[in-house]
Amino acid sequence: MPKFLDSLPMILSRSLDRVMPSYRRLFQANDLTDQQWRVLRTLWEKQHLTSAQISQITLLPPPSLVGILDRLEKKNLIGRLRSTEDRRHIHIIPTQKGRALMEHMMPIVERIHDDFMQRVTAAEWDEFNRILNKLSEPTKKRNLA
Amino acid sequence: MPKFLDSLPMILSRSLDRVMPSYRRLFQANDLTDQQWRVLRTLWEKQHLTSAQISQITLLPPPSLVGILDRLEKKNLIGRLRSTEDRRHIHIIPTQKGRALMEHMMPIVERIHDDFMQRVTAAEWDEFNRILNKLSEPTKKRNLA
DNA sequence: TCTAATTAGTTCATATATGAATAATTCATA
DNA sequence: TATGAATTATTCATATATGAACTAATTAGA
Repeated sequence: MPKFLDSLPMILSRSLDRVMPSYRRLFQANDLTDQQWRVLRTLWEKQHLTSAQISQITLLPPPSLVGILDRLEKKNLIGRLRSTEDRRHIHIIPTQKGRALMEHMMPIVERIHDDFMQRVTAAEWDEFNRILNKLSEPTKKRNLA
Repeated sequence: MPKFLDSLPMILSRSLDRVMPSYRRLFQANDLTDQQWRVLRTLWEKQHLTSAQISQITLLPPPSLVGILDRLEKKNLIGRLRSTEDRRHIHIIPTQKGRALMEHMMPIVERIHDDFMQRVTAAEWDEFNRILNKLSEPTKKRNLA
C-alpha cells in the first residue's frame, strides 16, 4: 500500500522544499522572490522575450507573470516594450540595473548548483533525469500500445 | 555551463507541473484544491491530528493551513476540537462527510499513483528515490569531512 | 511562586497560483 | 473586405505561500 509521503507529488514537493532554501537565501539577500529570479535568469541568456515565452520557460502562469513583471519593472530591473510588428506582443527587456544584478548573482547561483551536483556522480545525475522523465513525461499517445 | 532549465529546482518544478494535472482532475471533480486534498488525505490514516502535525506531514506552511482548515470546516469535511490537556493544541478531526469523501476518492488516487508507478521498474523507482534523496537531503554536518 | 523562555495556533502584509473571462490585435477565409 | 476564429496580454475572484509578528497557554528555573 503506497504511503502518502511516498507518492510522486509529495516526494517532489519535499525535495523542492529542501533544495530551495539554499537558493532563496541568495535571492532574499538581493531582494528578489523565487519567481522574480526566474524571470531575470531567463532574460540573462536572451536579449528580450515576450511574456508568453517567459511563461513557457519559467513555468510561471501568465496571470502571475503580470504582477511579477510589474514589480520587476517598478524596481527598474526590466522594461516593457510593445512590438511594432505584432502589437499584441510585448517585449520584456532587462535594464542595465537588471543586467548588473544578474552579473553579480549568476556566479553564486552556479556555485550553489555545483554544490548540489557534487552530491551525486555524473552517471547518477543522468540516471536520475532519465527516470524522472519516464515518470513525468507528458502522456500523449500513452494509450496506443 | 549548466542551463537554467536543467537546474534542480526547474527539473523538479517541471515534473510537478506534469504530474499534478492527473491528480487535479480528480480533486476538482470533488471540489477540492490540491492542498485541501493533502489535509484530508493525511487524516485518512490517523483519527485526529494537530495543526502542527498536519503542517509537518503535508508540507503546508502553518499560516496557509489556517485558511485551508477554515474552508474544509466550512464545507463540513473536518472539525476543530481544542485539547483539554494542553489547551494550545487543536485536534483536527474528519467528519462523516469527510470520511465518506475520502472513501470515494482513495481508490481512484491509488489508481493514478499506480499508473505512474507502472512507468518505471521497481528497481528504477528505488534508484530514483535513492538519488533524489542524495540530492536533496538536509545539509547537516555536510561541511565536516 | 513568579517571571522568562517556549510552544501552538493565528493574524498581517505582500507575493503568487489557479481557472475563467476580457480587450486588443491579428489571422483565416468566405 | 468584412467577419468569425485565434492569439497575447491582461483582469478578476478566490486560494495559497512567505516571513514577521502576536496571543494564549505551558514550561523551565531562579
